[in-house]
Amino acid sequence: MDIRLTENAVAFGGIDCFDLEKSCSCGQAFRWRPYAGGQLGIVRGEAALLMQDENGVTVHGASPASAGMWAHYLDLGRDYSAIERAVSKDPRLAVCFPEAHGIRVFNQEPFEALISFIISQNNNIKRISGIVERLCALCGEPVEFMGERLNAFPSPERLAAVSEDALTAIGTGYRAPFIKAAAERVASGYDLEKLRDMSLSEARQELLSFYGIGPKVADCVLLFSLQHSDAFPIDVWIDRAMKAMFFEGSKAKKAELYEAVSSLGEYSGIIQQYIFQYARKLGKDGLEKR
DNA sequence: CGCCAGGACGTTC
DNA sequence: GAACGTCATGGC
Repeated sequence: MDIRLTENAVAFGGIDCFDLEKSCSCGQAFRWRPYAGGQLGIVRGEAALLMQDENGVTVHGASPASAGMWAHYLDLGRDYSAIERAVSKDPRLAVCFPEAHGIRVFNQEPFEALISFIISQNNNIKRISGIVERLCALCGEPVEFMGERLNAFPSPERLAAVSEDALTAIGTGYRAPFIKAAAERVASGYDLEKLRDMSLSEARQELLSFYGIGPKVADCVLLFSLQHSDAFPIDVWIDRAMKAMFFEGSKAKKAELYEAVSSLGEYSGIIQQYIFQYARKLGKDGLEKR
């Protein structure tokens, strides 16, 4: 990978296996939106327009000082071609391509992932994005960028200060008390970063102690923000797809499913995202009769 | 209109 | 410990 710095942009070159549009829209992050042929969004309070061409990915709006932050967010330090190569060797998994080719698992800000995936439960991606956007408009720090008004994802303190009624009013439904409780806990000192260095099972156990966070959301937070690349969120799509891919559509027991998951190794979470993309593209019917 | 969604909680068996 | 019903909301 090479980096070219200018005053108001950071350009990353020499990256393979990166489909920007796909990575931004695959359901791992909810705040990117298509804009002028690229993706407009805001990470850790820094607004940016991401553009991809044959030379690589350029982060417009990024200062030289934030180059490292963006490289980390985009997970540019990981060798995805090695992962895709390994996945392609397993005929059960290889079906995920070409749909999943180029997906990178971003390293989101942990508090944003925590709240976003609480909102995600029993919900669809389109509506999740809308709710998260309204949440940011409600209490996130406003930022002017390219004539657009964006809002940073709210800090724990600002979100904790919002009433439960206000959270319900933006469409969070029955999840409002979960959001409130999580924001208050983090605002009053709970350090999400400590989960980064814990074992997967210890970190899971920690997150399960949050009111409204179960196994699926816990694994999403660990995979999408805390670099636990072997966390494996199982939602209805993954459940359907795993049964189709590993058990020929028959109903597998939970233990058998978990066994299949652990056989996928230390990057199982990334493979999970490939499977998720494949499953959504194929659809429910496509998975059942493939 | 009914079914579904990046599920978790409370209750009951 | 597994199997239910319930939860709020809008996309399709």
